[in-house]
Amino acid sequence: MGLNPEEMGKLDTVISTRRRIKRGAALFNTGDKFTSLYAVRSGFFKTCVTTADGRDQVTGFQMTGEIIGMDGIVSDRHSCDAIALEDAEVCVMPFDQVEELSREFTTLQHHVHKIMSREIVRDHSVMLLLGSMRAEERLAAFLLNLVQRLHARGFSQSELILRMTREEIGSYLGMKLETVSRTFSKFVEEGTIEVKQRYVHIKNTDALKQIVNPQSCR
Amino acid sequence: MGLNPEEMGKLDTVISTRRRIKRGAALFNTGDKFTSLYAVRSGFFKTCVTTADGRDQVTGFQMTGEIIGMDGIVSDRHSCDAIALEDAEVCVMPFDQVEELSREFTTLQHHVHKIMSREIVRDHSVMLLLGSMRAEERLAAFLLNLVQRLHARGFSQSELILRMTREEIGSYLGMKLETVSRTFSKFVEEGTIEVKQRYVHIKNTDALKQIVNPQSCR
DNA sequence: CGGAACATTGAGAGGGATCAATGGACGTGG
DNA sequence: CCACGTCCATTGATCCCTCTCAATGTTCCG
Repeated sequence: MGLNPEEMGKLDTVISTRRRIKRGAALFNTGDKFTSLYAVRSGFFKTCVTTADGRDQVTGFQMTGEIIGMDGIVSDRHSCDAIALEDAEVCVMPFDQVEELSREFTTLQHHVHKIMSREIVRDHSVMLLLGSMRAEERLAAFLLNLVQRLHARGFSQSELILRMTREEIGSYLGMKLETVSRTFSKFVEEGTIEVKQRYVHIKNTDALKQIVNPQSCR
Repeated sequence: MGLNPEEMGKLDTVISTRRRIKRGAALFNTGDKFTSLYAVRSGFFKTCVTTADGRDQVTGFQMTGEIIGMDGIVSDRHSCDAIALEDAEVCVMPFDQVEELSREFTTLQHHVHKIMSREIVRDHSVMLLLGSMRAEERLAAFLLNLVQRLHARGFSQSELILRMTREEIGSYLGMKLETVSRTFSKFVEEGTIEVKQRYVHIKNTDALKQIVNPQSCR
C-alpha cells in the first residue's frame, strides 16, 4: 500500500497484537467499548445489527484482509456484533495508535480514509440491492461479489464454499431462508450453478451477470 | 466541536469557499473527480446511486450541517450523484486541506473519523430498514428520523415539510411511490398523522414509534 | 449412533407491485 | 392574472413474488 520501510516498521508495532476467535464467538458485541479496528488475518466474519424487538440484519461478511470495527468510532461503542463464522484470527489495531501514526504518515492517513470510504460505498451498493432488486438478482449479485473477492485472494473464480447459513445469507439479502434455498434450486435447474450444501460451483458466470444486470445492452 | 480559537481560524481558511446549487442541480455526479467534502449550509440534498440498466436508489437525504462527498475518497471519483432538492448552499472543503489540518489537530482528525463512522452506522440502520421492515414500519421510521433531525435544528417536533417527492421517498425506502402514498393515507385514516401534499403533521408520535418497534415491551 | 442444526420442498396466503385513471398543485408564458 | 401544461399525488383493481407454515431430508458432531 505504498509505505516505505520505516513506515512499515512503525506500523508493525501497532498491529503486533493478535487475537484468535473461535467459530461462533464474538469479536465484539453491540455496546462494547470501542478501542480498536481489526484486520482479518484468517477466517470469516459476519457483522449484524439488532433491533429492540429481536430482529436482526447481517450488514456484511468479512474475509482475510478486510477491516472490521469502524462502526465504533462515532460513539466510542460498537453498534453491531462481529461474529466469527469459522475459527479466525485478527490483528488488533488500537485506534488511538492508528490516529497517532496517521498524523505522522500521510500515506497511512489517506489509507485509513480510503478504507472508511470503501465501506460507505459498499454499504450504498447493498442499499441498492436491498431497495431495488428481486430475489434472483440479489442472490446472483451476492454470489458474484463473493467469488470475485475470493478470486482476488487466490481462490477459484468458479468454486466456493459458503461460510454462512442460508438464514444468514437471507438476512444479508433481505429475504427468508426458504427463498434463498428456492432461488439456489432455481439456478441449479437452469444449469447456472451446482450446489451441494455449502459448496457452490458457478458454471455460467455470464448468466449470473445477466440476472443482476438485465439488458445492459442499451 | 471542541476546537480552540487557533484551530477555528485555520479551519475557516479551509471552508472559505462557498457554492450555491439551484434546486434540481447536481453538486456532483457519479464519475466526477473527487476533490472536496461539502458541508450543507442551507437547503436539502439527496444522494443516489444508479445501475447500468437505469434503476436508481436514493441512499440518503442531507440537511443543514451534514457532510456530503465521502463516497469519493476511495477511488478519487464520486460513486453517486448529489442533487439539491431546493436551492442550497454548501461549504467546499478541499479534502487535501482537510487531511493536512487533520495531521496538525488531533481534535479535527478525530472529528473527521467520527463523521465517516457516523455515515457507516447510518447506512447500517438503513440496511436494517430495507432488509427487515414492512412498508408501514419503513415510512414510520423515516418520518421519525426526519422530524428528529429537524427538531435538532430548531424546527418543530411534530410538523414538517417534505422536500422530496413520493417517488424519492419510495426509492430511499425500497418501495413504489404508490405504496408510499397508500401508507401515508393509512396513517391519516388511523389518525396518526395529517398530510397535505408535502406538509406532514405528526399527531401521535408514540403510535409511529409503536409501528417501528412493535412490542418492545419485552 | 442419535440428536440438533441446517437445508429442501410443497401448499397456501398476503403484501406490495403493476397498470390505469383521475385529481391537484405549481410555474411559465400569454 | 389567468390558462394551460406538466409534474406530482391519490386511489382502485388485479397479479405475482415472496413470506409463512409445515413436513421431510441431510449433514455434522458429540
